[in-house]
Amino acid sequence: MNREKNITISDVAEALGVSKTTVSRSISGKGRISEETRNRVFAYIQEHHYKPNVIAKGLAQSKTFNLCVAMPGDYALGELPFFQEALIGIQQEAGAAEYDVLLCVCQEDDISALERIVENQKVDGVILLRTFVEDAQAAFLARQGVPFVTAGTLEDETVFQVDHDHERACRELVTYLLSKERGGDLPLVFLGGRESIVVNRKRIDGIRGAYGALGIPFPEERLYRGLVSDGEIERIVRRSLQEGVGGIVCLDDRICTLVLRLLRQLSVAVPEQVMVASCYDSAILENNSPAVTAISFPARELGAVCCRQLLKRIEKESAGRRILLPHKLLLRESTKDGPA
Amino acid sequence: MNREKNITISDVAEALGVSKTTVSRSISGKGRISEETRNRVFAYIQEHHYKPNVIAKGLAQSKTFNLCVAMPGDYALGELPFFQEALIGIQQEAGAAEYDVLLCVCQEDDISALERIVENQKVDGVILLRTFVEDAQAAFLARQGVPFVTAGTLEDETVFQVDHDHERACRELVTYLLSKERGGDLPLVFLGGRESIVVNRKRIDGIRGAYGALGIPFPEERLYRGLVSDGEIERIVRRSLQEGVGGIVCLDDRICTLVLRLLRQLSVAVPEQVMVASCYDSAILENNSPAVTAISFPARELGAVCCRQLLKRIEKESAGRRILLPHKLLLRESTKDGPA
DNA sequence: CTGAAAGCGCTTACAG
DNA sequence: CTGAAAGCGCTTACAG
Repeated sequence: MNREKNITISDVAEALGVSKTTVSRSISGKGRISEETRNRVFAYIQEHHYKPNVIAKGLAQSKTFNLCVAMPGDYALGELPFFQEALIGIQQEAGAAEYDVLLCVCQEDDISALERIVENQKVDGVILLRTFVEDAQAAFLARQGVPFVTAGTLEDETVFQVDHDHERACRELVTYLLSKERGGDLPLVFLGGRESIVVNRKRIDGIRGAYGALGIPFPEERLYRGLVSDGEIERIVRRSLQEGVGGIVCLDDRICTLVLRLLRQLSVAVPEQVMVASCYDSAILENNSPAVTAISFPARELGAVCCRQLLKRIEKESAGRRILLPHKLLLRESTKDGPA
Repeated sequence: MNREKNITISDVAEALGVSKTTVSRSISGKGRISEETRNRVFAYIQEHHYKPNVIAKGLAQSKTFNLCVAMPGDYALGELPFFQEALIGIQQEAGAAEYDVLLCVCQEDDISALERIVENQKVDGVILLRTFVEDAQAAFLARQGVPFVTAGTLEDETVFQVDHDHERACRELVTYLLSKERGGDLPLVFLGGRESIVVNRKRIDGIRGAYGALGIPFPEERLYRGLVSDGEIERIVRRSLQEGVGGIVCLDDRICTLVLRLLRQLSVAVPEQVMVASCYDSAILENNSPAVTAISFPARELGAVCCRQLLKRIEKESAGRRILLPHKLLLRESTKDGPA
């Protein structure tokens, strides 16, 4: 029941009548050793379940075999499955490489948890799961010289980043909506969250791009950004409905959830009276009735790619500076053509 | 830009003309040292930003200052916010004690990630975020003699556990529903998920208890368990509606989400035609229209308490074997009295 | 109160 | 091909 003292490399060496050096080299595969010796070592450690102590190994090599992943800790729910999924993707990829994942919860204005972990020298690299326009996390890591990659864009060519092309995805979505009868005749309204989050800006860029490409002037007055309070969103939706909008485009799923609830309460039919679309596809939207048109950004894959990139950087292999992953536009009922 | 070699305890000792022993003791506070020496050390390490290498410290003390938290990795969405929240609670509590959190994704039938981490000796203890009737994780950890605590119940008095009283909570919920006009006259139907998950069993125990206390025979034929496929759930809901049930009690939020969608598609009014309640309160339910009656189990707090318990165990302090946290019954529109 | 030395469990030049 | 020894950056009996 008590944790039995683990068998060490010295035990193995002694039992086999060889030096620790030999055992170490047999296991790591570095340096020349005779087939025979190696086999003896392998046989012994198999049988006695010897497992090298990774921490000690790390200390000797000045490595930790740990990655840190920094994720936001706010109570926003809609977007959360994204981080959870990304986390799982990272963990699986890291585990396969015998690395482990240290969790770290960071706010835009409080990166103390990240600082602690890095200053304690507990990780070989960091993955940032959310990027900010002024990113204190990235600035800190650059200052410390810690390898890191971002799941998301950062306006800094020196940073290794992996992202979906949110700009393009939103352009596609809006272009599609504008092509619809109501999207063309009746105006669209856009509801976006915190502007300090890079992805929110990218989405807006994409929206603008759609109008630009079609040569339609962009209705600045119908772009709302920095929305945080439920009340604010409610007010805007009500007003927009009165003014007769053709569609509501939500830049994130928390906003979309609120909008859907509101429309239900107001007995506004989707898509008959107004279309609804969102820029991220959490299961909530798919399970909604009607299903909501959205853009799908596979989060596990994003996490896995980030992890691979970071590992390459740590191992000093070459890695791409910026990788864009494919997305998918999911056209569903909420933007079906109305009764015309 | 390059990660500067960190300053070590030897550097400090040398600079101050004292021994490493003295520096070490000044910092740890163990052993006697003169005020003056200590102050000199403190001043120096402040100024030069010396941070002890936690890994080396750990090696010397046979500790890692890491906790592992094992969470499920299946694609079930409804319950996910729970794990995410618990994780955040754990991380914050651990960080405050200078511990870090290693993530580990485990399935009921695949605990290889946990095995790797434990065998690599990378953690001082483990928190299990989901418990199974036959729990391979707990069995493994007990065998290895690794301290662990479960967020959830386990039928094993030797295990340290923290949980909400799901049984009692469900009893209260069902008692309430049975007290309603429709709950009393019209039958209730119960939809539950995988039976290998302990909490699902506890919930069923609670439901039975409610009937028992009221002296009403429990309608076994309306208790469905082990539901996994959407189609299955849909079939049961349709049939139940035809048979005329008064309320649908969902044992978890994934099921509840499906049920709500289905009812919407079938244009069945909640609560006018049928009541709906769920045994866990994710934001989805609160944002639903109508808001859904549910039981609230604060997950961050659960995580935090688990973490504190585990730290106590690791530090060999005494800790409670089993801690029950309070829940809250949230009565909302979805179970309001009908027009009667 | 302070220090020299051994030790935590590995790795890795350097010799042989 | 193999080993003795030093080292990774700490801690902690044991002496003084």
